[in-house]
Amino acid sequence: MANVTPSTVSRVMNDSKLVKPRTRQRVLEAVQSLGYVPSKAARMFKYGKSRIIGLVVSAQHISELIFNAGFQAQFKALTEKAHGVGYNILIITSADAHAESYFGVIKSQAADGFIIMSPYANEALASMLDDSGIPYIFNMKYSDRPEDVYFASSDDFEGGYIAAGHLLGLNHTDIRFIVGSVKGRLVSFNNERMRGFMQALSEYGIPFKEEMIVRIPGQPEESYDGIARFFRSEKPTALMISNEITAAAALNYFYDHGIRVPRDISVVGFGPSEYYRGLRPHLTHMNADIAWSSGRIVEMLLQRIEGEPIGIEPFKKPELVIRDSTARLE
Amino acid sequence: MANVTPSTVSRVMNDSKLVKPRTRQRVLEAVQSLGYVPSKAARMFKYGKSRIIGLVVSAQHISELIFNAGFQAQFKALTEKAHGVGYNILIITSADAHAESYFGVIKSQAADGFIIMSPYANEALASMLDDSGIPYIFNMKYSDRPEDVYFASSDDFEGGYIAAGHLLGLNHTDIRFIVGSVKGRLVSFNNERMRGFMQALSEYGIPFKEEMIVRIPGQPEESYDGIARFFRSEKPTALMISNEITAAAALNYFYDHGIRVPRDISVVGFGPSEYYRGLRPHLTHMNADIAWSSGRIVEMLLQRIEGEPIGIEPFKKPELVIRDSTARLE
DNA sequence: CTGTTAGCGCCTTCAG
DNA sequence: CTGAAGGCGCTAACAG
Repeated sequence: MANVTPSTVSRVMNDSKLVKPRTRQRVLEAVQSLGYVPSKAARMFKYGKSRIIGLVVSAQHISELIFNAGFQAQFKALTEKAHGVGYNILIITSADAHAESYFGVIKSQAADGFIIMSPYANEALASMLDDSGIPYIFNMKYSDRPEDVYFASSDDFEGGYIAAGHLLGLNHTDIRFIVGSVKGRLVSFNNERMRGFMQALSEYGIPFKEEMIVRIPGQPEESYDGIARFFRSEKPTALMISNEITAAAALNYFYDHGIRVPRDISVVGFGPSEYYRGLRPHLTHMNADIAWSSGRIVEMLLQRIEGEPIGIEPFKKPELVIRDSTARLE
Repeated sequence: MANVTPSTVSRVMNDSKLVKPRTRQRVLEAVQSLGYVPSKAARMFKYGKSRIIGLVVSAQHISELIFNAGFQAQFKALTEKAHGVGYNILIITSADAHAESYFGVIKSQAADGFIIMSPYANEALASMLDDSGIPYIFNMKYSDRPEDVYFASSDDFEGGYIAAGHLLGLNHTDIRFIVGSVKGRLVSFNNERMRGFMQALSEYGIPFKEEMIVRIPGQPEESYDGIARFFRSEKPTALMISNEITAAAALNYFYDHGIRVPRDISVVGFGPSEYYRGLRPHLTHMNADIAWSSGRIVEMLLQRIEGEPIGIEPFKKPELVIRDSTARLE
């Protein structure tokens, strides 16, 4: 229609200077009137890159991820950051959380890099991806090797340590740490928080006992019942609750049974302040800076994709936000 | 490595019968040991289809969408349904909610069909997509033309009508309908709910007044203040609250100011029951069946992509779930 | 400045 | 049963 060859059209579409203004004009008019848009698929094929970031979640854990209070903030931060630099996000699920399963879906996708939302550390997967030269970033510490720094998260050891220290400083000793678990297995950040918790206990000279760790499912449907079951037989003076949903469920249980917070029990939550602002009473909590970690994740991943050196700064120390749910034990 | 041509490998990868078992074996071994995976990009290019569904949101409205309580359930339902049939979901944002802006990003993507999360009706966009033969489904009624049935949502007119009828039946007449708005414009479902509200009023012989409609932002950061500002000067006996975040903010305001629900004020919410289960007091609400509509959206879209005839059933009537937040006005 | 050519990886003919 | 050839849409390199 513009009486030019595809090459010239290509040049126009790619803003090459090597086109006479008059020709460019003709081409643009034709493009306009035909509604022509270059085929994304052909471009991907030709360039070998898609400007797509794969967000990998295991199907087994997707509920856990999505119904986590931080998910919305995380999703927003990830997409906005990625879209800001011209990348789109593709949601990918693997059947389960094993390295092979992740690796299989990852290899078969046309994405330039992957964000792996894994519930557990997964050194094996990292090795496989390294071997294949596929850029990736995890949402948390995924390995114990010091050279494995391709993740960004809040420092969960510190979180557990600071939260426990806060309660211990208020004279609480009968503290329970409520954690979610998937098939009886602790997700990594709970392991870290637990280590921090134990560290604080030992500094205060309180012996750690197994029963201080209470496993209650973090899903909306099950949390409340789990809390109710626990309180049928136990009466601690303070709780640390690792999961926002469970924290909300606990508050609901207290509301329903006339248990006053913090007068009857002190509670510390973990997670984004934005979430806790919406609960009553307003919970004292360890704020995880989701916007920071999500932004960092995309940033690092893009650096890996572009082959640039990446800045190493995987952890951010969480902040204790004191609100209305913790009180000194007299 | 297997001493065969690419053609044969292709046949093996595609389970063609035209390969001698021994050859197939050799090829599979080579595939295994090389970790060969066919290029997704090349396949997309060749077939002209990507098995990707684009989820289109305007950048302006992404917060609103994500921080809506139904989003998590919706996201889960959409991804699980899509993944279940071998499609992945690509998150796409358009700069704004204008037809041209949506159309631009849609045309430039390598997706087989699009789910359009629009805050407003958008007949113009639908026409453009129809002209280009691009399959799409909206997340809500997007047009007044009876032939435009490419959407699935809860019936918001009924929602407003039933909710208002419930309060009117409890003798409330000083009812306010709190709706979110984006730049002063009502999102479509609020328009529908408002129409239902007015219909119920008129059946009860209560004159509608402009001030019954109260616009308060639905964002977490702004809702609480909006509620506080409203209650400085007003004292209705009942509220309908169109946005879950605002409903939670109102409950928090009541908690903070000693206002008892439902003794001092009755409240009806809108949105998924899963969400309201987590609030105290437990709100009476119109349940929107997110799982149904999300499932339906993907189903219809796939039917359009495959060129099958689509079942027409765009609306689901919402259900009044009576809990602890509404009481008879004596 | 513009046209011609070739090739990205895959799959589907068509030949043998 | 397997190989050879061609083309999907695009762009970079080369020629003019």
